Amino acid sequence: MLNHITLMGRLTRDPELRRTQSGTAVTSFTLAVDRDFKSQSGEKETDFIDIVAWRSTAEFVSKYFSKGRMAVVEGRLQIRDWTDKDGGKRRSAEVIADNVYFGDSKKDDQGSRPVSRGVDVSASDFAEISEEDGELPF
Amino acid sequence: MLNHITLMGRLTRDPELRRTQSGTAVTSFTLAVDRDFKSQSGEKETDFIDIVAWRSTAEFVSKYFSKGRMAVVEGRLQIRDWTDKDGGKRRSAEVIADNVYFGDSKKDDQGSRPVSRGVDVSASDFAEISEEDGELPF
Amino acid sequence: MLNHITLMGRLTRDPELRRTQSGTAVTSFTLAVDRDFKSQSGEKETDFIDIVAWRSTAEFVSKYFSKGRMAVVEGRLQIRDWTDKDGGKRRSAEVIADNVYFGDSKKDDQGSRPVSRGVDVSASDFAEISEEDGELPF
Amino acid sequence: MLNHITLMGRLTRDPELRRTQSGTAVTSFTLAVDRDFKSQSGEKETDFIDIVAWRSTAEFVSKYFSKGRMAVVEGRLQIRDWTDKDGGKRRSAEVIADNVYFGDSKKDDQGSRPVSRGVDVSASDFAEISEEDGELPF
DNA sequence: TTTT
DNA sequence: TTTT
Repeated sequence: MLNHITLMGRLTRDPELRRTQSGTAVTSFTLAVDRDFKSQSGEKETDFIDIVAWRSTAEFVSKYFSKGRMAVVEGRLQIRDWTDKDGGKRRSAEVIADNVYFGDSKKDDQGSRPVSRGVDVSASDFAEISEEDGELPF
Repeated sequence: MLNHITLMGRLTRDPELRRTQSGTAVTSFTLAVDRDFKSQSGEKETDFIDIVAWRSTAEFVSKYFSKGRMAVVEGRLQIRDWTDKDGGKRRSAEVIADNVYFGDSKKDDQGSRPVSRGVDVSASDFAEISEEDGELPF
Repeated sequence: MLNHITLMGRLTRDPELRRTQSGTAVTSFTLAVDRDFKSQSGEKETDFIDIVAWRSTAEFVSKYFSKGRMAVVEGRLQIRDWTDKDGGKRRSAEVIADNVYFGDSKKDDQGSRPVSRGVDVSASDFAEISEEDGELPF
Repeated sequence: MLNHITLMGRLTRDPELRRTQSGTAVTSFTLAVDRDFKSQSGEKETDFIDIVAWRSTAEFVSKYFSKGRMAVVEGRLQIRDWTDKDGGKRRSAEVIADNVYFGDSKKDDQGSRPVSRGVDVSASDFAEISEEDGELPF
């Protein structure tokens, strides 16, 4: 049945490429999607939406996207029930991504990508990157 | 930010119209949205997706939709964090409906609607209801 | 690039199944999509949107849809430039359908389908066709 | 009826803000939307899709978008029939934009915007404009 | 007709 | 938890 969602938002962390036992590529990440209105307290509200991508889409995302980048995601909403370690019933909502597009320009995060890829960085490097992030124009 | 979802599925129960303290109409229901593929065990898989509608959309849905009817819903996916009665952190995914359309034809549930509304109807009552239906502006 | 459209409307005629020289199935039809508002003159306004479907989608549509049926179409908008027989430059907009769903119920057009296929049918033929319909896998 | 399209592409020219006789703001522009596949000849294919925006969306677009910028557009597909100056029947497809989002980052077209606005600017003017941009609420 |  |  028809189930199609389009989202635009920023990745809250670097996506990690994993593989199933049979070797299928899969990655998951969270998109911070701002609501257009502010709450009564005047605060910006944001939905943190979990995304899962498989196969070539997973490889594309984990290769070219990193924390803070804006992404446009097309996919399908799935609801998954599971049991937590205390035996509690839990429910997750995930968007299974069919297509992921860049929502900003590459230059923005030049230099940040290698770091975000798990390279050993010192605190001072990190501070620099934070400042650079502060200059993002949105 | 862009956040748009379109779903098609059947209501799992009758929607109930409620009102906030300030009198705003609101209704919630669940849509059973079949996945297009079957699981390895050969079973059909279905996502049960919670929908919330406000104001005139809430009134429209609670008036004309009932359990089992097929609906097409356009809206926005929101994630809501809350605490359950045991103090556990919970997360809900809800689609806030902007528009809801019929996805099947009125005749389908002839007879079921009055019952689902809790009204005891006879065949003659039923004719009346049909006429009333004929006045829907679409 | 992202290009996704979802439409709901009625077929203005029966879709005809055709084949390319290489045998690929293709069908085209027009969807009458009402606008939600009326014009100043109070008339209903309708967009007549051309749809093209290929391969299994074409076969599905031409087999199960007919004039007057409500359909939900997911696809991609394409613009095609061509030259008319007088040498005039023309531009067409077509939605290339990825998925087509029923937007009403089968019973609605019982009896209309055989006629709309241009076949002269008697009541007994009609019963057969109804049985055939009963075998649809959804 | 359901009629929702989401597009991503580049503006082929600067949008011009116009006004109806009654003063309503309106702008139109064309989005170049690449298809994901290449034609048999190996050439990239692109759909040039006409967009119309009204009121505050028109003002937003004409203020902040210019030729070459990537945009994400949500809207509705409308078909308009009209007669050309030779009396020929013509048909246009237009997307009436509800929402328009940036699909790339501001820095990309720094320098092109002031020019594209037809304003004669010096380097110092440009600095001012940058500051003003910094106050955009997104 | 856009752009990387 | 829906339905054919």
